[in-house]
This record gives sequence, structure tokens and C-alpha cells, in this order.
Amino acid sequence: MAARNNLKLKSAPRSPNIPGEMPAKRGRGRPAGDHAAKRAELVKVAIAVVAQEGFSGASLRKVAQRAGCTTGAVTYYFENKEAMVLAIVEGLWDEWDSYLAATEDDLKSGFERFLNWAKADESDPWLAGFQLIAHARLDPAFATIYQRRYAHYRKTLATRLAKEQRRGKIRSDIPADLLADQLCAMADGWMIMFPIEPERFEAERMKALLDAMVVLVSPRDDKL
Amino acid sequence: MAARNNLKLKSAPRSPNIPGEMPAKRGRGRPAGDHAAKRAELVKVAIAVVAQEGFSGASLRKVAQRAGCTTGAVTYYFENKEAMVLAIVEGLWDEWDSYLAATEDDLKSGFERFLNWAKADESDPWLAGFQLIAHARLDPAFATIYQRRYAHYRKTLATRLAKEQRRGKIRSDIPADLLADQLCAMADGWMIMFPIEPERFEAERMKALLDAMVVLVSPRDDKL
DNA sequence: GTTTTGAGGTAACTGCCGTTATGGTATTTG
DNA sequence: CAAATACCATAACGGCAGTTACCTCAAAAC
Repeated sequence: MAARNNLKLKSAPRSPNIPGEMPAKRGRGRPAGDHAAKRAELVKVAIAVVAQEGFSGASLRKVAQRAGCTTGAVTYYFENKEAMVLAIVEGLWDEWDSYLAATEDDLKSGFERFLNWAKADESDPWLAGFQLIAHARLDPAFATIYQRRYAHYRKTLATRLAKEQRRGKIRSDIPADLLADQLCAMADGWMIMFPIEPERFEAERMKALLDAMVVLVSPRDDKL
Repeated sequence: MAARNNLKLKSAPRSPNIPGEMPAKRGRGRPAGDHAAKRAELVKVAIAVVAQEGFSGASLRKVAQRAGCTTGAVTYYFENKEAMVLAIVEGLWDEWDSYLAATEDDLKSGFERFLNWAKADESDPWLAGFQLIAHARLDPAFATIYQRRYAHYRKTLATRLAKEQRRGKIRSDIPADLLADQLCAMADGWMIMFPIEPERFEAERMKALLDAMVVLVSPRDDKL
């Protein structure tokens, strides 16, 4: 009974690519191409796949095929499928946050630009975001992210609304945090329906919806 | 070369159970138990599984296990997995429609009872509905159902709102169909967030949200 | 009693998935 | 040049899925 040695001591995962950062550059190997850029490209492809096939339909193999490589490449940049999808989620929220930060002006044009953004690029980010929210319900790690991000989002919106209330541009008979909650829910609702009934969001109808939303939150002593 | 006879001519699917109806009763076999009831029970179990595991996590085997039977029973009542899930969707919408029909009174108490309904039974119907909406985006057959049902839902809501507008109970500066669209979107948005942040829907906060919604759609010359 | 039929269990077949191990190649450092 | 290393392709493994074929058993009709 001498032979008990084919345990292979796990061979510490050969790649140092846990975060989105440079791979530590202290080796002497290949030029390390542009690691972060390639990774970001894979994320983009993965977003498209999730948008069209859903979370469980977005297999590593499909992502690889779409990106023109093999699963070897994908697993090189992402330790897991979970890691890949987490990268997608964080990326989408970062995009959304920076969008929010960039719209300093009033609500209406803000929402308008938002909707145009959402319809661009075949609206992959929006569709993927929807699929991932559905998955968040099933995965505690996801749920935590969404709770944090959504809370921040709502707080930002509430702060902005409170400011507009002080300027008299938004009705003041509803507390800003409740208003933010309502607007946020409405946006989410549209996010749900947009993929299913895109014809309801043609330019004309969209404009009517936005105008109505502005009327809804305007002070009651406005025109008419 | 006489032997070429092990093609088994497909043996026309042995069960006549395509719809939810009785199995035609004209045979002389077993008493046909209560076919529809058993089927409905399986649907209920399937709803719970979808609610907790999502669409793709709800395998026939899991449904069978939860129902205390085997996949043989499930495939006896549903030709397909698709057939099973379609039964779920139609069932949930029927439930929702009959709920809508039962609330003849004003908006607020209607929404209140709706929310209580949604929180009951561990809110499986709501959770499952959310998961299935996400799947509707990926399956044209599903999308068609949701388009039809949602259109009906919104039309009902709009009709009711228009009546309230004529009675002066709802603000009239926004057309009823746009108002219905907005309220529907808000409800959908809450449906999204409820599974992820249930603590945001505690009794007190829920009441505040509902009150704010009523204020939002009230005529502007109301109290205060 | 025999046959028919409703009801459902058992298990095999095929296919896709995530994971992991391994091997190969190009490039940079020494 | 040689060694080390970043990058990636290939392929195998185990697991779970939907579907389908087959078998069993009880009850009703004859």
C-alpha cells in the first residue's frame, strides 16, 4: 500500500485574474496585451447574450462563440460563471450611475435621454438588466448588490427631487422619498414592458408618457 | 435481409390530455378520478417551484418530487414542459383577472387588498409571475400571451379610471389611458422590488406608498 | 372473467452545462 | 539561447435536463 500519491495538490489556479486590474506585471512573460480591455469586451458580449437568451441561456460556450474564442479564454478572464455575471451586473450599474451623474438638468430631459440611451445598441443593457434582476431573486449574492445599488439610486433621485421641491418645480405635498420610490417603480415597470411590448414605446407614445409623468409630479398650481 | 421491422410506428401519444378538461369519459377504464383537480394541484406546486427556483430551475423532476410523484405523472398531465408553464401563466392571469373583477370599489382599497393578496401564501403567485415575465421576453409564445393579457388589464384599469374621472374622484388633466399606463407601470415596478427588498414593503411603508399614490392621482383641488 | 383504459412509475437516451486538467504558443527577461 | 510566463485551445468528466419508450396496476365495462 505504498501508492497513495495521485492527489495533485490543486495546482493553485494558474491565473492571477480575479479583479479587473492589470495582472500584476511583475512576471517576465508575454506583454500582457491589454488585459482589462479584453475582459471588458467579453463582458460586452456576455451582456448581449444575457439580453437575448436570459441568465441560464447564457452559457460560457455561447459567450465564447460569440466572442470568437473558446471557453478556455472565457475561463481565463473569469474564474466562474458567477464571476462573469457579477462583472456584468457591476458594469451595468456603473454605467447607470455615471449616466445619472451626467444628467444634472431637469427630470424630463433626464428621462428622455435615459430612454434614448436604453433604446440604443438594441437596448442590450436594459434587456440584460431585466434578466439579471429576475435572477437576483434567486441568488443572495446578487440580491445584496441590487439592494445596495437600488438604495443609492433612490437616494440620489430623492435628493434631486427635494431640491426641485424647494425650487417649486416639483409638487411638495408628497415627501421626496416617496416620490422617488414612485418614479423608480414606474421606470422599473417600463423596463419590464419595453422588451415585451416595444410598440408601446414608439416615439410619440413615449413622449406622451413622459409629458404625463411631468404633469403627475408638477405642483398643482401650475398652468391649467 | 428480411428483418427491418423494429421501427415502432410512433405509438400515438398514449394520453388524451391536452386541455384542462375531462378526458372524454367515453372509455370504460378507471373512474377518471378527478383529472382537472389533480392537474390544478400540479400547477400549484409548479408555481411554488418557479417562484423559488426560477423558470429554468423548475425542472419536471423537481415539480414531481414536490408533488410527491414522479415525472411520469407530470408528463401524463402535461405534454411538455412548455405546456406546464403555459398552464401556470394562464392560471395566474385568470386569478388576477378574477381578482380585478372582484374589486369594484375605489382605487386605494383595491390596491390595498391586492397587496395583501400578493403577500399571502408566501406570495408565490407574485414571485412566479415575475420569473415568468422575465421568461416571456425570450419566448414569443409567452410574449403573445402577456401582450394580450396586459392590454386587457390596462384597458380595464383605464375604463375604471375614466369613470372615476367623470365622478371627479381622479384628476382629469391626464387622459385615463396614460394614467392607467402609469399606475400599471408602478405596480409592475413594485412587483420587481418586492422579492428583492421585502423590508421596503412592511405595513407602515406600504401604507405610505399607497397614500402617496392616491394623492398623486387625486384632483389637484382636493384638500390642502 | 376478460378486456379496455385511466393513471403513473422506471429508466434509458441524448444533449448541454460548468468545471477542470492539460497542452501548446508566443513573448519577454535573464 | 533558455526559462518563465501570459494567453488560449482542446478535451474530458460528472451532472442534470427534457423527452420518450415501456411496464405495471386498478377499476370499470362487457
